[in-house]
Amino acid sequence: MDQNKIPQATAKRLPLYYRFLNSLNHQGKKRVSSNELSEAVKVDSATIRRDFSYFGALGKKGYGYNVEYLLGFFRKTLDQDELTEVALIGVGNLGTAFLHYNFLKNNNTKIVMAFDADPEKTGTDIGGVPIYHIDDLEERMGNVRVAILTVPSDEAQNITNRLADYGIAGILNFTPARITVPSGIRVHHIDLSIELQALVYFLKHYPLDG
Amino acid sequence: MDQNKIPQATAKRLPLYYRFLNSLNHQGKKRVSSNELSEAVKVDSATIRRDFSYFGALGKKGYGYNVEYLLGFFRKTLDQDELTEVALIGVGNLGTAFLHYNFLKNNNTKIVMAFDADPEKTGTDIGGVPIYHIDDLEERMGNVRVAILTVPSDEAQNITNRLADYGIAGILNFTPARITVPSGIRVHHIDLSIELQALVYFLKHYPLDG
DNA sequence: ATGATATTGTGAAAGGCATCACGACTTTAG
DNA sequence: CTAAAGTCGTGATGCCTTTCACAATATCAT
Ligand SMILES: NC(=O)c1ccc[n+]([C@@H]2O[C@H](COP(=O)([O-])OP(=O)(O)OC[C@H]3O[C@@H](n4cnc5c(N)ncnc54)[C@H](O)[C@@H]3O)[C@@H](O)[C@H]2O)c1
Ligand SMILES: NC(=O)c1ccc[n+]([C@@H]2O[C@H](COP(=O)([O-])OP(=O)(O)OC[C@H]3O[C@@H](n4cnc5c(N)ncnc54)[C@H](O)[C@@H]3O)[C@@H](O)[C@H]2O)c1
Repeated sequence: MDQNKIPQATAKRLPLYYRFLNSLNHQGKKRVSSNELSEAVKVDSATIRRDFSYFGALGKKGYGYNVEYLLGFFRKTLDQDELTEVALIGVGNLGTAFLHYNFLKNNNTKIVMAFDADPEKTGTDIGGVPIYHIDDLEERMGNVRVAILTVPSDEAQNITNRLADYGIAGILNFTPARITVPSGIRVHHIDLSIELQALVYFLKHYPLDG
Repeated sequence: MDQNKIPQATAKRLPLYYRFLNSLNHQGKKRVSSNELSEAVKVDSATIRRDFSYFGALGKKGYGYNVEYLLGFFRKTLDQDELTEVALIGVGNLGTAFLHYNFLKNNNTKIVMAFDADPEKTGTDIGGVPIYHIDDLEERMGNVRVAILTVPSDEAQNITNRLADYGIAGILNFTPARITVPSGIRVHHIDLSIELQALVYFLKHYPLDG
């Protein structure tokens, strides 16, 4: 994999850069400097230059970066022309919100199906995304290799095991459960309760702008 | 502030430890080792011991940690007996989900009021949390110093300015907008689109278990 | 053309964090 | 009481990331 040398921290910032470049492009802006970018995305300009430099010399000294060129470059790098299909498991409060949003605006990702255990929900659709019964998971998944997990936390490991058996590649886990997966499956945790508690903790213990 | 020496990475894990210790305590478990903790929360055991060591010697060699003692310690450290009131701005897809959930389960935080610009939503309540009109923000906020921001991204800076003028201390920002605040205000970004894109990027470019 | 100005790309330094590895100490079993 | 097993706390190490700071290079105005 040729991009293996790119630091993970850099990789996480790429979609952010892409989004802002896109917006600049729509505004008809032709050039941009690392300093302008820095103010907009709140990342130190040296970090931005370093990030870009992993991909080679994308800018011109004394000029900055050509928006269109940079955008095209990132489009390829981020596979923006390739659509990744995603399944959502658990159409509750959070799952419903995600289905309505569906990450279409600036993304190469799309939720194409959802699952729930509640017969009141299955058989319907939200924003065009069909909701199937969880019993039909294996039968319906097709080629989908990425899942968003928004089930109650006691169900999380259960569902995870089924996803793992099915051959899932990545899970975005919104439940507080710290799920166990066979190696080779990537899990990203987004634990919203912890995010809120961490904010509160930092407010109390790391005052001012530390 | 006496806990200023605690690394931020450690601070972010504290709520996770607390939650699991709480659950152990409910199960009646009296002792726990860094290795058991490690398996449950998926953090290296050395990291756990190091994290705990910032607070002094909390364990006993050859024995492990006393669950009740540790829990009591973290309860104080995390101010679990103190309730932090939070306001939510923007009762849409995401905001509604948060209001239903309300972070009550294991938390010292509570959403006590919400704001929206849509007259259809104001005047009602969700899960007991009243929804006020955004025009009444300053009038209603009272002592609330933490806000969750779930408005459309074009409104984000606007609302942020008002919150800043009012004297907000911290903002949990779910909009993709990179908001600007006066120094002294803490903003945590949770950019769900980016999280999903990052997962997909890692799947494609950082294969297997790297 | 030329000098003033702008901005990149990057070596080097610093910071922050995770992990190893082991001595010290406690418990447990016999 | 003694030996074996278990576990912590932490010095040392190395990795990853950010940031500084500046030479190199390009643009721009005249
Ligand atoms: N809503 C929030 O704001 C919020 C915040 C933080 C964390 N979370 C976490 O996100 C997860 C979902 O939260 P929520 O508020 O949407 O919960 P919810 O109860 O509203 O939704 C859960 C959904 O999962 C479905 N479900 C239950 N068992 C299932 C199974 N075996 N297979 C498929 N579907 C099943 C339920 O029918 C329900 O529709 C929970 O783990 C929660 O702790 C939610
Ligand atoms: N829903 C998701 O899954 C999701 C995912 C990623 C990011 N986001 C981001 O989260 C934010 C909210 O998303 P959503 O799907 O809930 O949007 P939404 O449109 O459903 O909700 C926005 C709410 O804000 C209200 N609002 C508009 N202007 C306001 C103002 N000036 N003051 C107060 N309230 C105002 C609207 O009336 C609406 O109720 C957006 O910025 C979106 O980009 C949402």
